[in-house]
Amino acid sequence: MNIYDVAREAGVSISTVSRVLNHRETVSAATRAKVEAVLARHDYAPSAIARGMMGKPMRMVAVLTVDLREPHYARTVYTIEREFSRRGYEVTICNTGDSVDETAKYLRSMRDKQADGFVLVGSVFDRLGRDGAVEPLLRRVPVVLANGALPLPGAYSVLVDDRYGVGLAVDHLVAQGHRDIVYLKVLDTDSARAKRDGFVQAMARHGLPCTDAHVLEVEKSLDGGLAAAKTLLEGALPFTAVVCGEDVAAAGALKGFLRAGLRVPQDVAVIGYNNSEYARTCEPQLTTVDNKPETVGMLCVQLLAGRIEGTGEYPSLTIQPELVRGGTA
Amino acid sequence: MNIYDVAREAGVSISTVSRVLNHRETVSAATRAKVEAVLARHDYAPSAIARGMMGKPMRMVAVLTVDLREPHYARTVYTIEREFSRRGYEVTICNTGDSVDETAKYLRSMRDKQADGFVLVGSVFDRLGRDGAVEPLLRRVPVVLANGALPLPGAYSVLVDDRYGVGLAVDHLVAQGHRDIVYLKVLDTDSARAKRDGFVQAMARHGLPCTDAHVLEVEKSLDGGLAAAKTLLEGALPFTAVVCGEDVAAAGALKGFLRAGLRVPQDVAVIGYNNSEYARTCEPQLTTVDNKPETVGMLCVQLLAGRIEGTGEYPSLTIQPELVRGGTA
DNA sequence: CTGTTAGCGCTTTCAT
DNA sequence: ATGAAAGCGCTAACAG
Repeated sequence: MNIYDVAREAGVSISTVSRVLNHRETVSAATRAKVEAVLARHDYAPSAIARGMMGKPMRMVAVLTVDLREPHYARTVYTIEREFSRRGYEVTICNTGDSVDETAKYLRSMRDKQADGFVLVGSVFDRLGRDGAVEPLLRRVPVVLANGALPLPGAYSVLVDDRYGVGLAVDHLVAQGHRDIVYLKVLDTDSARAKRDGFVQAMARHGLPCTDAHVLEVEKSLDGGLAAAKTLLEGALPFTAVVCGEDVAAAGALKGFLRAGLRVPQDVAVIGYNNSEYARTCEPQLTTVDNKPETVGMLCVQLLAGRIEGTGEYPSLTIQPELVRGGTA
Repeated sequence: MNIYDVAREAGVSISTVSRVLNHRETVSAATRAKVEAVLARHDYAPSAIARGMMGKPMRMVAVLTVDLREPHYARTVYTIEREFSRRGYEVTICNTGDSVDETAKYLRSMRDKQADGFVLVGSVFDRLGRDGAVEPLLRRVPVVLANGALPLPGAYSVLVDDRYGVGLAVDHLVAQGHRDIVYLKVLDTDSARAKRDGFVQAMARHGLPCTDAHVLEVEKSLDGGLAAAKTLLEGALPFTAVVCGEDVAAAGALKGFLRAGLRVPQDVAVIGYNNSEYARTCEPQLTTVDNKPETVGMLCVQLLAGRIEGTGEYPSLTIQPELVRGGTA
């Protein structure tokens, strides 16, 4: 069933049907009623593809992420989808995997399908800016990055001040009398480095010892944290508290300390990052930093919708995380 | 830059360009080289939209899910995306939310965009069959459901034998000498009911007491499990073990027992379901049932790709879950 | 082997 | 207020 069929059945021309479809006011009430009756009878929906061929905006955005299984990304993406959907956009979510090529593939295909904008979720996308093949794809379409930045004219960002976030964790520990604090660094994205810097700076601010040995690189997993706990317990470095860049690894470290018979937080305090369900699953519940993926998602939508619709011209934004007290620090 | 521009620049007709683009063999090597040079020079990519207008298969599938934040769905969807992507398909993921209308909206839009097939992840989609508006959308496109079923001719399923899975949990507990076992039922999907039935049947098989009081309905959250533990501890029903339909709630129950000073598994055993990261986060690690979302995802892809490409004609499949021993039972 | 031409289903001037 | 006709960028007969 296409626009010609509708026109024939309603006894009008296709232009008239098109006018009705697009809510143009230049159609007589009688004609409009006739056409709408046919439309309804057949539950007709115009072909999005044919519309796309006319270069019309599709009221569609694409959200790209590296790994949907990561709960923090999932929460961000979910919020973005719900909010754009509420605003009448269609949202397609792409899982790009870790490769720039695949990301480019998805970006290109979405651009070809006339996506009105992109949201890139995760600081892993930062490196896209360095890739010559990707840049032209992003030039003509508005782009917003959640927790990342891209040195391109049309690319805006919603950032979380992770440096500040880890600072909060250190401040809290210091307020409780801790002096020997260790940081577990997870991954090596911009965000991970910002967190590490936040740790180093906070320690300096408090005049506390912070050598290279105070920062451990750990894998992003329970086992990564578990291994870190083991390393620390066997090592010579004195410590009474651990801050970790990701809840999962913090949960692993907590596990390691508990298994070694330490009491948490009395013998050692632990603070995670993300305020995830992992943090709440731990017993005692993990003290953690809330970096508010839902807020980030909402702001991404506001920014991107504003640019697409040509309304509000927001700049990039940075939000402040908050400490959430559990029972581990 | 379109096919006409390329044709002009290469000094050939658009058909020739189209032939090169589609790897037809009926082009002389010289012409082909000329055209490919132009293609490469401009990094030309044909418009997917225009191709779509010709009704060509787009080598695109859509994966729908109700809530991406649910880790079990996320794992399934992730696997499906990676595998289809590896096979050269483009995958668009849709988060439909809980409403049939929105699901219909996404299905329609994907059908309009010539999606070659659908994967519906989650037993929540079962009710789509009952909706007259959705059925026609699913009729002409191959559909595979992960962990769900639809009474439609073209709709195939990959199911997990959840009844059997919960049976495994009960068998394990009975082997350890437990007789008073309680089941925590989460949600009310087909899958949730199958699990509950599996519990009731296993209890009957072992000749153990199983009244209505032995099945508690709990919310799908840590707090749901926590509340259930409280109810059980305050109630009169004797119990030495708890089986729960979802790891999250099982983790909550475990938390509740530990906080009440019970030793797990000595005083009370706990078994969850999903073999999720939640289960591993618990200390002791939760004994749980692995329902293998990655396997389910892979099989979905095999089924759907088989139907789309007209190769293998697989029937619906059911896989068997496995018990994964942690430290709680 | 290559070019010409007729659509695909829609929107959009331009007439009437 | 309505209709006729020209595309949008591509593929697929059909000719040569």
